[in-house]
Amino acid sequence: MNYRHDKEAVIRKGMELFWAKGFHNLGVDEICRETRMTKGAFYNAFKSKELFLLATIETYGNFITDHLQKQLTKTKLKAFDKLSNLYQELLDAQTKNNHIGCFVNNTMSEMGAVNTSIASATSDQFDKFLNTIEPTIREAQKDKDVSNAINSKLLAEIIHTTFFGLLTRSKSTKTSGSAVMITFLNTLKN
Amino acid sequence: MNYRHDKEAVIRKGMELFWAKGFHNLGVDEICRETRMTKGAFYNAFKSKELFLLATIETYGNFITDHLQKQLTKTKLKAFDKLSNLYQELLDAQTKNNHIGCFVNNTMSEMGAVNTSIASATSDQFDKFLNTIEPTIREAQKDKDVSNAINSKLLAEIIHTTFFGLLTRSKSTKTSGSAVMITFLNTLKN
DNA sequence: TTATTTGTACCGAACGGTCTGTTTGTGTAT
DNA sequence: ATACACAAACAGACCGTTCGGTACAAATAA
Repeated sequence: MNYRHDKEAVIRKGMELFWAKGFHNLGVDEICRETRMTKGAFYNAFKSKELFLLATIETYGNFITDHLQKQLTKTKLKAFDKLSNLYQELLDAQTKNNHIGCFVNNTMSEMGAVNTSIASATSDQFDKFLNTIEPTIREAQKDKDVSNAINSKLLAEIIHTTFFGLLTRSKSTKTSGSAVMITFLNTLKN
Repeated sequence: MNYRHDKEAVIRKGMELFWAKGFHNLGVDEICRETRMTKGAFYNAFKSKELFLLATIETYGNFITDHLQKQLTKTKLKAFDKLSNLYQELLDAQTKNNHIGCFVNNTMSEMGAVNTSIASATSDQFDKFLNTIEPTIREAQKDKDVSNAINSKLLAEIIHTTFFGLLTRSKSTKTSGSAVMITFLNTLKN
């Protein structure tokens, strides 16, 4: 019997699997098992494991960008506090998620240095993250909560990079690292 | 003919290989090929691939700690400038090293969330890094170059975590990220 | 009909690890 | 000195499993 597969749902499931296990530690067989696909259907739809990974990265990027966007607009807090709360929430959530980290960060680490198309896909998504938080940082600068001596994009880069570092570290320490992040953000405060 | 293997040399070579390729992307066959060992000799000496990895992490930790120590004591610069130069040098070196990153950071990312003994080995090494740079940060605080409102160990954690984040990111962007690091360090300056 | 998608058996290569037999250095008895 | 015993180290064929990917027929859609 031929089952009509929901490609988007398969990509979402694949994203979760790659996110949790990494590329080299997840086989196509397991992807097929978890998504109830067969090899034939999988290779017909996605051509290769790597192209499938690229699709999941794209989906993840949109997924997270939406989340960041929503978190940064839903309250009437001051911009600095919005950022503070956002990163605290993201880091604290790790303890409930088996310290799975950020899929883009994970994939950069595993494959960025070795695979050029993965490298450019992940850095594209990272840039999208920066562009999403940058307006709120600019707002915090307008509020005079944060120095405007540095341009907002570079500041976003510094902040989000530190966040990525904490995510990686929290995988091994099993601590959330949110206290470190808050302390760090406060050093940036005027 | 039986060749007498230099265990330390094999571990050093294994460290380089794991460092560049990661755990799941490097096979025991390749390790043996590169170190001119046979399977029998390898498994006699190291018992398993994972125990071998642990040995290479230990070696790497000592290797880097020595390097940090030397870089932070060899000049008569002020403490803050020593740190600044150190991180600049480390990040700029990445472009010549195929953006291989830090082995401890890489391994945390790949295995920290999944393997408890690797997690504790890597976070032990990370702590060693912090303890190595902490005295210089304390010195910078004494020089009044850096705020002493935050304790030096936590400051070391923030700085080195940001450094790790930049290393990961530089794998994909192929940029050194040293400019971002320097800007970041300057935001900490009094 | 014809084109596309699906299920499944299958491929060669690589995986981590084991097994058996051999070589080697060393301690000991002669 | 020499013979022998013995454990540690070594070589490499081999194990079953999993890897990413393909072939091809059956099913479905147009």
